[in-house]
Amino acid sequence: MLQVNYIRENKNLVIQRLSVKNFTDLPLLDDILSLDDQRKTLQLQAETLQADANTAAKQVGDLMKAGKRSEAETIKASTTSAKETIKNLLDKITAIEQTLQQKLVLLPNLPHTSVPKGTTPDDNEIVLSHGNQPTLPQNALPHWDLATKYNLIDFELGVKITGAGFPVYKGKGAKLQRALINFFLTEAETAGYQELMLPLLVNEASGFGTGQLPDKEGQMYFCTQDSLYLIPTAEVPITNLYRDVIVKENELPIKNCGYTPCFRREAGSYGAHVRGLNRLHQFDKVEIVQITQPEKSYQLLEEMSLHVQHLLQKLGLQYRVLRLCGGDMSFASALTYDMEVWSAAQKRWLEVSSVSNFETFQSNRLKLRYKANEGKNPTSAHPQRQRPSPSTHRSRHFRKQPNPQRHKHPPMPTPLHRLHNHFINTH
RNA sequence: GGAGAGAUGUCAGAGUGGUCGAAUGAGCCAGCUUGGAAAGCUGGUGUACUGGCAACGGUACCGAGGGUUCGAAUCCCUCUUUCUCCGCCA
Repeated sequence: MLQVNYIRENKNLVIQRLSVKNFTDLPLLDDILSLDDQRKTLQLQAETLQADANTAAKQVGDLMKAGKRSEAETIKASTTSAKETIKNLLDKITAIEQTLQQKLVLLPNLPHTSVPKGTTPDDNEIVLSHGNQPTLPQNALPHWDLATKYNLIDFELGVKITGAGFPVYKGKGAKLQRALINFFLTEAETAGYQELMLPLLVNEASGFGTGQLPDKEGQMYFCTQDSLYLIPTAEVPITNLYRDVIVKENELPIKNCGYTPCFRREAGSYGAHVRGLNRLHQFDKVEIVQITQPEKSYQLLEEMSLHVQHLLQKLGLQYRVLRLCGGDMSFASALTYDMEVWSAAQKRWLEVSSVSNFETFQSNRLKLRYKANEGKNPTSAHPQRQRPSPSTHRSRHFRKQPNPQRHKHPPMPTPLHRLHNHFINTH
C-alpha cells in the first residue's frame, strides 16, 4: 500500500512509475488525494468540537464540585447538541476513510527504476544465464511419465482421495521431496535464517495483512466453520508475524525461513501447462524472508538472488535469471527476479524461484515499522546512519521532534522493507 | 463444551465516573559525579492522525468493538484471548 502523503508530495513521479506497470487510472489518484483532503477538513472540525466538549465537561466537573449546580446544568445542555454534530462528523470520516482505503489498495507498488516497461513475459529482461542446456536422448520422458514409470508420484491416487492437483508422493518420490525441503532449509539456516514452523491456516486479518484479501479470496481454500483460510504461501503467516509491530533497529535484518505446504484453488487454470507437477492445488515450498531498512534492501535483494543461484548450482541445474517487466511482476513488488530452469522434456523455461523487494508496500499495510537505536552511537553526527532513504520516505520524519530541547533526533518508527523469495521445489 | 478469574505503557504493577496519557518501581537514554566504572543524584523515555514557518498546540488510544453519561481505564453489552477447575477426546 502506498502512503497518501507520498502520493501527494510525489504525484508526477508516482504517475510516471505506475505507467511502467501499465497502470493508467489517473482519476483514481485524484480521488485519493481529494478524499484525504475531505478527511482532514472533517477531522479538524470534529476535533475542534471535541476539544470544546472536553473543556466543557471539565467545567461541569469543577462547577459540580463547587456546588454551582445550575451553571453546570446550563453547560450540560449546550454540549448535548455538539455531541450529535461530532458523532455525525465521525461517521462521515469513517466512511471516507473506508472509501480511501478501498481505493488506496487498488494502487500497485511503484516499480524500481531498473524495471523494464512491458506487458508480457516476453518483455522480461534476461539478467544472466548459467550452464548449458542439457541434451536428452530421443526416448527421454517428461516428469509425469517418469514419476509413473518409477512409482515416484501417483496422480490418480491423489484424485481418488482428494481431487486433481493433489499428488501422492511414494517411496523415492516422497524421499526426494523431503530431501529437497531439508536441503533448502539447511542452506537457509547456514545463510542465517531462523527456521519457523507455521500454522497452515490463517484468519481473515492475516489475509488482509498480506493483501490476499479481498482480491484473491477466490484463490484460497476457506474453512467456513471457523472462518480460516488455508495458506497459499508461507509468506502469509511469516509476514503477518510482524503485523502491527515496531521492531528495534538493532534487530534488523530479520531473517526468517520456513517450509510449508501451500494451497491454491487455481481457479481458471487448464491445459497442458497444468500437467504433472506444473500447477498443483497443494505443493511444497520453502520461503525465505528478510525485513530490513530501506537503504539496505536492494543490496540484500542481490544477496538473496545469489543465495538462490547458489542452491541451483549445488543442485547442478542450468538456469537463467530474469528481471520481470512492469506488466509481469506482481502487484506488491517493486523489483522481482525470477529464476527459471530449462525443462528439456517440456521444452520450456519453468519458474522455480522468485525473489522480490516489496519496499515499504507491505509494511505500510501491515503497520510494520522500526525504531532507530537511540543513543547507541551518540558521537555520530549524521543521523542518516540508519535513516530511510529520501526517495521512499518523507522528510517530515525529520521535522517531527517532540522533544526539541535535545539536539538528537528522536527515534521515529519507519516502514520496513520486506523481501521474500520462494522455491517451488517440486520440479 | 461448562464454570470462574484476568487482559493497563518496554516490563512489573496501582488506579473512589471528573484533577488519568495514566501513580509507583524496574529497565532504557542523557547529564552530573569518577582516572574509569558501579552506586548515587537530576532530567528524559509510547503510538497514530492533525493545526502551525516555528514555538507550541489539538484529537484518539488502558485486549477489540458497541453502549450509558456533560464526562469512562473505571459502569453495561458483545467478541477475542490468557489462566484455573470440570467434562470430552486423538
